[in-house]
Amino acid sequence: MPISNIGSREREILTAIIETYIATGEPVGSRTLARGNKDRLSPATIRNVMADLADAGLLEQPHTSAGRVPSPQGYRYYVEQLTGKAQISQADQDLITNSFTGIGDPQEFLERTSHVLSLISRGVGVAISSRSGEKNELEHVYFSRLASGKVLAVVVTKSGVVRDRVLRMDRDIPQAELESAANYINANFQGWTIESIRTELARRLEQERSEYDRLMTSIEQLYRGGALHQQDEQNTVYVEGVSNLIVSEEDRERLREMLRVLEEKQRIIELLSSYVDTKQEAVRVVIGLEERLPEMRNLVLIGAPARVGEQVVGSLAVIGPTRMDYEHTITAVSYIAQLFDKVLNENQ
Amino acid sequence: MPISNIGSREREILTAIIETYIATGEPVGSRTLARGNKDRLSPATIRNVMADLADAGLLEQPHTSAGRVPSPQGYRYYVEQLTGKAQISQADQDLITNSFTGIGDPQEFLERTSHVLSLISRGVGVAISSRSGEKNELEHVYFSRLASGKVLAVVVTKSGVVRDRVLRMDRDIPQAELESAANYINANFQGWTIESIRTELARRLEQERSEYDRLMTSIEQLYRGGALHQQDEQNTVYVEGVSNLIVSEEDRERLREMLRVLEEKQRIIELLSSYVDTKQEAVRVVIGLEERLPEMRNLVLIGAPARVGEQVVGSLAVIGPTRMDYEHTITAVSYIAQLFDKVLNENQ
DNA sequence: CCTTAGCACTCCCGAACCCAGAGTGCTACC
DNA sequence: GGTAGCACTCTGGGTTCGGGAGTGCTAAGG
Repeated sequence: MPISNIGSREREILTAIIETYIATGEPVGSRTLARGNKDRLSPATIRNVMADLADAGLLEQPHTSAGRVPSPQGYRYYVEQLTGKAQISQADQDLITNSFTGIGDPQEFLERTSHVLSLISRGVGVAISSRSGEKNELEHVYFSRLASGKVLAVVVTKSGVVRDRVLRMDRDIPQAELESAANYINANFQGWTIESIRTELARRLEQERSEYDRLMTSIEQLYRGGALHQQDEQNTVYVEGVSNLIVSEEDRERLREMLRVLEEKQRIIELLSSYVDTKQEAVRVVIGLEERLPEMRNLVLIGAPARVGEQVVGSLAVIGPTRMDYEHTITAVSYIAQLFDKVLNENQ
Repeated sequence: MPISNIGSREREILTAIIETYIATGEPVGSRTLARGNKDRLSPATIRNVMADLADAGLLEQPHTSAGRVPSPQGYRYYVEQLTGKAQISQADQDLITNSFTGIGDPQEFLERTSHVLSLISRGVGVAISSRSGEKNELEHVYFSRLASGKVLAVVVTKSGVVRDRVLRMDRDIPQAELESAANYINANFQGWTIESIRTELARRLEQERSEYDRLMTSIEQLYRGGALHQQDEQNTVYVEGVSNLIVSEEDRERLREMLRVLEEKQRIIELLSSYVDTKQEAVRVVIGLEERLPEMRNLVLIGAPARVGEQVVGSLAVIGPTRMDYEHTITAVSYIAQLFDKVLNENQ
């Protein structure tokens, strides 16, 4: 039976089922639904509709003679159909603005984001600061000699993100040389993206070596040491609210699996960047994570890119149980994503 | 009955009980113990000894006619009595050295520490980089103007720890002034501890204002902005291996409590710094955490200070179930603590 | 005096069992 | 198409019961 035959009555019943299921956690049956229904439909009628919805794949039956439970499909339909209606509650708004006052630094903002999201939703708050070396424009670079053969490199981008890294060099470069190297880079490459600096630098190293010789060799050293590569690796992950996951009667083993996944920072990064579309601004709701990650059964991801102006500096998301308050969480995620841009842009 | 009457037979039985309890998780009875005991004591004899040990407070009985379970006291006695004997296993040693090769930066080292510890033990690996502004000696400080009224401050200490922070200023300080300010501080205070720089700077600001006027006002601004205060707050916490906690048949609510505690970074910091004695090098084993933190029932902390030379730069610890492999974990913690000093010192 | 054997007693835990409640599908009727 | 009724099914909670493991005590033996 095709999905097309979903009329307004069917839709109403579907949302009613999903909402009571989210509220109670029990499979919901026709009788229960018949009560508390304004249109006073009889259980039998509802049963018919439910049978249709089940055929359409929107509902599932744990076993014969149990109530119905929404399927991933059902959730998707539900979410689609409610998107955009709700407003963020005043309480949430207060909580959020309180948590973010006085922050001007994307790193810090993202760190708190994970915390705030975990508070607002009944899920895990996740935020990553993006690896987007492609987009970030250089503001400054510093080098400082720490010890023999060890150099501290600090890269600052236009959007205010700071990354530091200790490099180990083959030879010892004196502080004076480091400073000229930094000056050279700052003078020639300010405003360039990290990515283009790297290619251009590689080109110049080939070409101009004869000219500046000394300067160029130290720059080459630093370059090889990875001064500018760091953006690729150092994307930080902020996770908070894991305790929220201990709700359902999951068997222990699955819970462990899940936590383990959450601890593997790399997989979170993959998860977010594969699902959160950085090209468009909207909040993305992913239902049915288990299709790709079996450990993530019964979990949903609600995420959005974090951007400052045109630059995407990371992603933020909530990972929570399928039985979650979608409206609430979606509006919160969207609100924070917007706030992110607003706060960080006006302070630049 | 006083503890003093613990003879060698009693001790042997106690360790046997604790070890089988750690292995099985079941309360251990006299019969079970009588098997697998080389001295071939009869169950009855063992029962007598067990009764004594219970009177001494080293064992507990979940209920009449159940086996015995070690009490916190019992664990303490056990741990005391085994300290120092075991050697770290080759496998662990390999794992550890593999994980730490090529690291020269305390931050990074601590971050991996939490990971490695969670792998080795069946517990949560925790590491904090210490707030010890008192001990760290200044190597360099940088300031850079990011935007109007926003300044990036980077402080590097002798031990190679780098901290950055975005300061917000009342007035806009041009880059040139920032550089002279940094030069002033670097010239006058290199090698000082952060703490003493702060007091001295405050003194000079009072006294010498008339002289350098312009320079001093910008320094004052930076000072007030918190350029040097950051050490107090920015102690980072690395936690890993939470999934390991899902072992026992804890009721859900307690587990959540525990995870919540682990998420509150501040409390971990308090926990570690109150228990891990930074003054002495040894590994500290704390049994009975629940006495202060009820959520931490059935958990043990095994921690040690992380130091580079004389300077304490943080702490590392394992938080795990009381039923854990003590020898194994203690040796691992101790080994990593020593490695920490060794690796970072030789590379300075 | 310490150790051992025997014995009666206690308590937990899992298996079997049963029953009420909630739900379903189907058929017949309006 | 909507509704009412009915026979059937499945789950989940409560109860009962017996085996197993363990204890404490007493009495006998080295």
